[in-house]
Amino acid sequence: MDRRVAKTLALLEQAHLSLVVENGYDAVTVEDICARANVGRSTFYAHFTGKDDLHRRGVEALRHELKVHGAAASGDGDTPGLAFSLPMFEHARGHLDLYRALTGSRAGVVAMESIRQVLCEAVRAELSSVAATGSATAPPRELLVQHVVGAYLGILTWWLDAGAQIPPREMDAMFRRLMGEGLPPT
Amino acid sequence: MDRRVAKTLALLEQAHLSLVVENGYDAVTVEDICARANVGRSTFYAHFTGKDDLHRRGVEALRHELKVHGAAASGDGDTPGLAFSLPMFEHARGHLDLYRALTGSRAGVVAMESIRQVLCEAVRAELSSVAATGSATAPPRELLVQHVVGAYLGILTWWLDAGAQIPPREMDAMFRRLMGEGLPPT
DNA sequence: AGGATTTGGGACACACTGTTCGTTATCTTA
DNA sequence: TAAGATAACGAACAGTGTGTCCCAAATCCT
Repeated sequence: MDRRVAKTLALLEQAHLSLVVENGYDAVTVEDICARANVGRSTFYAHFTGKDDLHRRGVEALRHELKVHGAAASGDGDTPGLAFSLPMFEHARGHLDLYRALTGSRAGVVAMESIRQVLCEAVRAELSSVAATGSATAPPRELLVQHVVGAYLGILTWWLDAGAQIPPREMDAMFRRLMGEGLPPT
Repeated sequence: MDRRVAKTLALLEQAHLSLVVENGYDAVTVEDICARANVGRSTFYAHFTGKDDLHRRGVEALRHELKVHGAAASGDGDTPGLAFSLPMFEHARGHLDLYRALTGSRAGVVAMESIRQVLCEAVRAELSSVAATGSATAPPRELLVQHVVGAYLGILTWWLDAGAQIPPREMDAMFRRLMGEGLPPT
């Protein structure tokens, strides 16, 4: 790839990210991004169709990273369908700044939905290979997927917002127990 | 309240809602809303500071409705902390059009986060009155709250996106079982 | 070194925002 | 029902951001 292009793209993505973190997605304009990146506005439009396009590509990169990161660790663990848990906790803690910046903002929602999709795919794949049989009263498998991922993202978001104080292993253990045994008895 | 004001507000909120459903939140402009509502743009700004303000008030109304709706039904049910489940399923099905329009769009995210907050408050209140004791390895109560609400919103969203075909009572039963006993054994 | 590509920056038309102001229509209340 | 208060209207305005175009200058690849 042309060095100029690579440099321009890197500068733009970097400027975009920092501005979103500072001011929130909606408040950031193309002009702002170009100003911070020291890139001409016409150059911006030579690479992206608009602000959304730039953001979408960032999310795609995150999505890809999650996928390769999760694929390597799938298969371990005892409870079926929950192999993603520990690696994800650790990955999130590793990128704590990024995750916390995304949590809450509108831009973050897009990213979180992307993460949700990746996790759903992972759980779906694990679950389909294990629980093929379903009795009459058993919930649809897709409901299980949404249940697991919903609960997981709930505690993950809370954990990150609180600063990820609890160690990932403990979070993983609690999540697995809740999923395997249900809510603790009163 | 002055009849003229009441009429104007009703028209604007109605126009806003229908336009958001049709085109998505971001694509709707103040001009669009005024055009459909047959209201002068200056009149709009006499009542709202902008598009976000109008939307925020709509969400507040929803939030209030959920609160009074849920408070009436809290207390029944066997599993602690899950009293909100059945009423919420039924309420959502009653407003299926609205919920489905919100699901996925950026505007919907704001509304869903509001719903999440209301549910969290409900679960928190129920749970605090029941499980006061915590052993050393027990998860923090707030983690339980996020776990429950996350899982619930996961299956609720899925259910609504699929057209709410399954009866609310069945959804409620499956959710309660998953929460009480954990994932079904393989 | 030279041809190809990218960048920068100005200019342009366009759309939406948020405000102001004078006129007209409508409501409340006495 | 009459009068004063209040709200709606519509037009105009400045400001901001968007997306596109062009051409000259800088930079790259071979």
